[in-house]
Amino acid sequence: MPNTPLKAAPRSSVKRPYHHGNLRQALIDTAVTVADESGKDLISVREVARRLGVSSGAPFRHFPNRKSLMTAVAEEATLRLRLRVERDLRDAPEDPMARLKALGRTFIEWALNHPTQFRLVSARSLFDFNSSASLNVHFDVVRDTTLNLVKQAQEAAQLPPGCAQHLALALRALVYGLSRMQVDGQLPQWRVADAQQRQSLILSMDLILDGLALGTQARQPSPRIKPLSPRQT
Amino acid sequence: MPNTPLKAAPRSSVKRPYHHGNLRQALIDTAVTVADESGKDLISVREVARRLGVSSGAPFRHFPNRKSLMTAVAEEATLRLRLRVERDLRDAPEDPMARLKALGRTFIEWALNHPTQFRLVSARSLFDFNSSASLNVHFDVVRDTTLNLVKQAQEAAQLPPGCAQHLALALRALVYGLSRMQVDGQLPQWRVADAQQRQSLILSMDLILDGLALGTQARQPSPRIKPLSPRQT
DNA sequence: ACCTGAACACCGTTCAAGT
DNA sequence: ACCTGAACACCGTTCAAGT
Repeated sequence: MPNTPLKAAPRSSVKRPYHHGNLRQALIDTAVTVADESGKDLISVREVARRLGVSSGAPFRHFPNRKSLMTAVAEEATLRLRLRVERDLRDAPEDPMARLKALGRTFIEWALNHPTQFRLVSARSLFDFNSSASLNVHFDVVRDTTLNLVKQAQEAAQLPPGCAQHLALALRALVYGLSRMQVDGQLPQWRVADAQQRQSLILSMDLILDGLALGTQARQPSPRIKPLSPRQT
Repeated sequence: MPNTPLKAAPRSSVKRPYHHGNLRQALIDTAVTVADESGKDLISVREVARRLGVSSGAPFRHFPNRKSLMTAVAEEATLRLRLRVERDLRDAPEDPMARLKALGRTFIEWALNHPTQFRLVSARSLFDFNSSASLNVHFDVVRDTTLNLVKQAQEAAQLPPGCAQHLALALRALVYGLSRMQVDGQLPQWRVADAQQRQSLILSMDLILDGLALGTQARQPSPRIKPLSPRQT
């Protein structure tokens, strides 16, 4: 089918001033909105401009190129994920394993609720990871949280011993892989009914974590467990 | 920076006939080649046509649209992965757990060696999964192989009990996630040195599988293990 | 029966010109 | 200081015309 021409921006009844005022932030916000409402693969700069009623060249006064705008969007997305993780972990039990599960659940839920943001932050070719300090901070917070929980779980004999870095990477890969498989539309081929995709993903994750916990508990009944700090805030 | 114009096809010295002869297959082969040599996100129909020295419209005599050509490429890619899996499993030991590890390794290696093919077959939006019977067969063979190995490992008390489907999904998500994280360029943020990315991924996978094995062995020392067939050829 | 090449609507990006 | 709008090189797709 031929491309259907997109209608020009509504340009509402109120006459838009020549200068937008806060176009930079508006571009980021609109890009996030566009990402969230349509499950499309990627965000087009022209569409964002069109929605804001500005010309196709306007965004390039504020961002040198598409990648740069995407970096700002990725910054926003990474912040939002971080905030969700922090919030959900506040309400989670103190047991490291339970917290790891909660973290995984939060990640999966966020990915499924914001597939285009999720895809963007996952693809390093779409934005410039290193150019944003805050983006790095948000990412590091989530990664370090994972890593610390893994270490705590290992100390509490709830996860097998071994390099915590690699174990954390594996667990992240597990929840990332599960999320991505559903976002990419692979789950039907794994006989997962559309209705309970979310539950199936979480069930699969729990299966692994519970399986890992089994082994350590069996080998280490309780003696050489390090003294747990009663409650670390 | 402005787009640098691509030079027209070389059109070699030998005069190309008006009719190509076997353009359909040539398009698929060239698309695979393009995918393999450049690590780009997606394959452009125009570039494939350009390489073959045919006009931009020519491909659409053989494929109704881009998606349809991509389906043929995905078919080829899925076949190749299947063949690798089958070959590598022939040389693998008969122990289910060892075979599962070998399968994971094959998957990861293939993904890293053919990132664009890997990305293509992973994204259901880029091709039409259901329109190709052979594609479905190839995919099912790999999935069923995984599933059967999981069941065998569970029977041999090398994997924890629980729904084999979900466990197989989780293990696939693990190797898919690991592969995808490196293909998407995420590994640097997980402090994995460029040099040993492959080994780190495999190490991470093994950490999980070994961890899962620990739990079951502890609970089921050895008695009810089924008699192993001495050597199945 | 198959291929060309111009056309169209997209896209990112640039830049002289406008406010 | 910020935005427009035409321009350019891409892209997928169509289609009359050529062989």
